[in-house]
Amino acid sequence: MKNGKKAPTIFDVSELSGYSISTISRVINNPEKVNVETRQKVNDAIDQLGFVPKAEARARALRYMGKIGVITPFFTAPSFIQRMRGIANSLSKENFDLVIYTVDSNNRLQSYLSSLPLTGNLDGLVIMSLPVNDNDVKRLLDYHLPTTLIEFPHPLLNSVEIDDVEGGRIATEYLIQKGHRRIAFLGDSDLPEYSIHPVSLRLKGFRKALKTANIEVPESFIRLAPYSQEQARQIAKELIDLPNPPSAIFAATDLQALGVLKATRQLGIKVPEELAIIGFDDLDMADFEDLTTVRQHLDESGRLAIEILLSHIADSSRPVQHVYLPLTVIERLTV
Amino acid sequence: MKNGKKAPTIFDVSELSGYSISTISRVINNPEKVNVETRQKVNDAIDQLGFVPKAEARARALRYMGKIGVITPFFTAPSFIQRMRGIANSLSKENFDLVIYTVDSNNRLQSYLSSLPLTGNLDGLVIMSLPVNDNDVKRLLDYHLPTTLIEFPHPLLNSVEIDDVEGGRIATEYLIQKGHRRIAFLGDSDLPEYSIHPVSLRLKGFRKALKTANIEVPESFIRLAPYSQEQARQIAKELIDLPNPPSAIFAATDLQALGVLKATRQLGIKVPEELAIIGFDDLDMADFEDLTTVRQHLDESGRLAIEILLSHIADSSRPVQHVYLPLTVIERLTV
DNA sequence: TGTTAATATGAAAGTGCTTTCATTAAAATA
DNA sequence: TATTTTAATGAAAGCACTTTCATATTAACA
Repeated sequence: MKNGKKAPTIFDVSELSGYSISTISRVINNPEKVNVETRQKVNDAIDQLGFVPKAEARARALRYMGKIGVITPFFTAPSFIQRMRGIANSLSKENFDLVIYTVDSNNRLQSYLSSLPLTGNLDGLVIMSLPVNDNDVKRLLDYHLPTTLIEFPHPLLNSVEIDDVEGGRIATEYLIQKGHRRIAFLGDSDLPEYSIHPVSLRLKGFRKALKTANIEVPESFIRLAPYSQEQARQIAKELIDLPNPPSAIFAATDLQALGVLKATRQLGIKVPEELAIIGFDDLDMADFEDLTTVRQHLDESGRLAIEILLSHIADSSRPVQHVYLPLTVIERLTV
Repeated sequence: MKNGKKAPTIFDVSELSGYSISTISRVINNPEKVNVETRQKVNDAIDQLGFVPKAEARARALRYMGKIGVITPFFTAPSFIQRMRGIANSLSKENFDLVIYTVDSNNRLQSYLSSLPLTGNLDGLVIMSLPVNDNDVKRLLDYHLPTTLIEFPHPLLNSVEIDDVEGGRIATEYLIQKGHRRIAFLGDSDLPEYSIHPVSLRLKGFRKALKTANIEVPESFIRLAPYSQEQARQIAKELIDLPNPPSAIFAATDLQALGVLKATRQLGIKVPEELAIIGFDDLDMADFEDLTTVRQHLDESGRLAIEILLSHIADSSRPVQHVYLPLTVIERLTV
């Protein structure tokens, strides 16, 4: 492609085009600020020389790369996507590019975590719904890569989280208050390799609320299944077929609640008269299907994570922040 | 960018250790050229500050990771997200990072298109659901940035597309074949600034199918509304309230079909007995709600786009490819 | 002891780019 | 026509380091 000569610099372009380097820089970064003809001539010179600005020099002058990385579990669950939307949203307003690293195994997470801080082409990092260990955290800290965690917190890093126990309690109390006594729990069983599973916390809240209200739960009412609508639908059928079935189901994720809802449609069961359903998350779909649920404001979690991250990039002396997002029951038509 | 306590620089180390930056630099790059004691003191200071020579770190960017950029309309429609999922999926298997550029206005698209080939440091680009003009294309070509388009094609660039007219026809014919004669059309009105709107093509297919079957459509049956579930719900109500309402609605996007479905639930109308509904896209949600629809395999479009892109990155002499994705009616419960 | 050769260090000049600020020319207003 | 705005440009000051060159010690030699 190139001949043996050195890579052309902005000065070469300046010389060839007859304009100052300032103008060349402008043509590249703020083309609208330079006269059309000038722009054309400069672009010609750029083309002629095959000039490509060096990323390193650029970063040095700018003092930032303009890139935020997001490590996310493989892009499959709707909740990740809604969080991502919040992230993409705020980022595009701030003129930062978004680099996405999808993780399908702990191995890959480790590999990202060990190389990302070193490569230095990120200004900040968001780690979404993925537990990090002390070593990872130390490395992030050592290399001064500002980081915000979503969902799985760590004392030394910023985080945006919710109180899952409280969430489980709220949902359950809502059902109790609506008069239900036979309440089943359906959660997902996709356990993280370390760290505590949010769903087990929601279950804890569930148990707590029932205990407070002096209600017994048969163990057959507590069910866990892989995170999918289809599996949830199966379990819901089993629950409904029980000799003495529940009058309400608290599904610890909306996706599963939607599975339950589908089961009721197929079985011709009236919701909420014959079976009440409350979910958790408040996905877009929850609104589509009028699902009563606990809102954890997923979009907002992404938005906040970026806000915190950017503030720490701007001023790294800021103390670590742990933000708790509020949880509210959104009353729709399934309870 | 505010200036708070930034990551330490060579100057901080210099100050803390009491040696000049030249010496610090030497300790890092040619340690044997500096006195052992000095070296020790400098290293202590480096440790104390957690100083990481940036350029050094960057140079040490172990594995070379390629970068693929994706320009996408603002992250909001579920269909974009499903496409993105296909992209992220295939990319995570390869040694490429995924950089996302969200576009909210034509201006921003233009600005990306003009700066990305130069400063983006990308190995390839996917432009999703966004029309590009000849100038943009020329630029991409000039700078030899391999590109694949999704949804809005251009003769000179690779593309993954569908035949929207055909899709409209298929959906409509399916309804006709099911015995419907009074069929309404509901499409979205978010027109692209240039290039043809896919929905108007689907409408064309709709009209064609009806003509072939010798069926008249009252103009009141053809409705356009902004792309949202809520708006679609409104329109559906109006359609249903018509003195002589349709027996079937073809919604040109699933999201809108879901809005129609919601309207029927609220109005207590039986689907498909009293009103049949067919959508277009086959979003995840379509399956959740048992919506009959035309599948355009969104995930696959993303996957394919990457496949084509990577093959062109590997071998730039390959001829431009235009891939058409097949369309099929997925029969579920709403027709 | 005087002179030369090492050795250790710092000042300052690059490096390739962005950005602020000042300057000039052209356009818009009074 | 005089005066204020606005647009288009260049000079020069950073940015975070590396490198060259000059200087000051100290060690080694005659």
